[in-house]
Amino acid sequence: MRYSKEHKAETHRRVVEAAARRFRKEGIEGTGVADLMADCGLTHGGFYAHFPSKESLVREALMAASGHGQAHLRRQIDDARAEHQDPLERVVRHYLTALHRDRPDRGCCVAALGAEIARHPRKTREAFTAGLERTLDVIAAALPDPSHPQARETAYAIFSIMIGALQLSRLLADPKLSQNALDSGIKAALRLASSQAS
Amino acid sequence: MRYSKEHKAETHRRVVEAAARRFRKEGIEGTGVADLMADCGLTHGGFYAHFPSKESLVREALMAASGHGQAHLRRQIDDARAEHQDPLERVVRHYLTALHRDRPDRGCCVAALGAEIARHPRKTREAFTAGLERTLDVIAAALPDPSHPQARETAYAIFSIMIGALQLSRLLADPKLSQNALDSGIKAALRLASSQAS
DNA sequence: TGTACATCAGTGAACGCGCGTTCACTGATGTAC
DNA sequence: TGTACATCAGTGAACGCGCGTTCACTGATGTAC
Repeated sequence: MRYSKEHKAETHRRVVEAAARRFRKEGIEGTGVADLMADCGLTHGGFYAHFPSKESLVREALMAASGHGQAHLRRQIDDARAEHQDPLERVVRHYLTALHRDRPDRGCCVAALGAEIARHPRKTREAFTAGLERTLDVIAAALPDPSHPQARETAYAIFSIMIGALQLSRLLADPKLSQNALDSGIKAALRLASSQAS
Repeated sequence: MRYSKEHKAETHRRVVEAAARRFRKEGIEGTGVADLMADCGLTHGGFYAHFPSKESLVREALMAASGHGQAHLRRQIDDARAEHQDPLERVVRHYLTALHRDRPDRGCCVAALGAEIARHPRKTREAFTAGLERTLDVIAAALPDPSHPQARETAYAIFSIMIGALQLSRLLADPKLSQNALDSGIKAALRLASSQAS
């Protein structure tokens, strides 16, 4: 073979990571196969040695981004616990920041691509649903009482607030209003978490 | 002139309404100028007698959809008040329904297009920001105590939940999980509204 | 150990297609006489 | 009142462009002898 054994797998991985970033920044439809290959220093023709179609890459990229997001959340939760701080507060405060608002390419793929994914084929949505469930698991685990019978319900609501507030903050052209969206999201999410505990 | 005085204005209006529907259903990027004109029984060439560019139509369509959304909310609030029911509960329960989830073309343009609009030129986002502010006004007016110092903040949080929960429900391929997203959104939004009142 | 060959990740031209936009044209109707 | 003309919303061919996908080819390297 022309390249070492791991070479192809490594290139594949790089294309998936480039896609995960570009898709979140410019949308799935707004990202061309040629752009992605160029990001990896390759030409567009080689794409089909790695993926049967763009849609197949979409699935892989979404699952990768979703997995990274969950790992990121888990790390924050572990860190907060090690420092004897509220893990949910850590998660929510990190999610609803100006940095996250301004760097969608590094951030949550649900907030960046939710509406667009909803228009994709069922197979793609089903793959993504699995990732969403795991994200909800992680958020539920960060609640004050994760074994509370309504923990999952609260996790849904908190994740909804996080997604909605981040999107509002990205939409509002006025910096002050944009910050209001972030701040009120943090406050409300924490209020929901503590009102479940009591 | 070939057509009566109001004819052009009427065609213009029809194209804007068709755009508002198609954009929400298939995305802005996913909708072609030719599709929109065909929806109105016209050919694509005439488009530029009405709009200087597609982006200009995007602005008009978003403002129209935003305006309709606010009028719709106000109607629900008035109806609920006339029936001595909680106006906020009426609004939230109507927003987070399976019908709204399954018909994005008739529904909230923030939930359907938020992430995509965030990638559009500043001018478009500024026009849309004005609409968002009016929507927040309407939601704040539906709160148990609209003159509460934190009424606006609560309105942000409730609107965030509405947007986030609707998008989650559209993403989740499993009908049961999708319904959970709607239900937990309703419950949390109402809890936020009542906890502000107390 | 040295040579001939097979492999296959990556190249780049080409495919049909749809996009936003332009433009010369049409033809029904309002207006001027 | 009847006729000639000007207007302009709408038509449809054409523009350059980028898209996803295909394909004949390249050439460095692993493998067989």
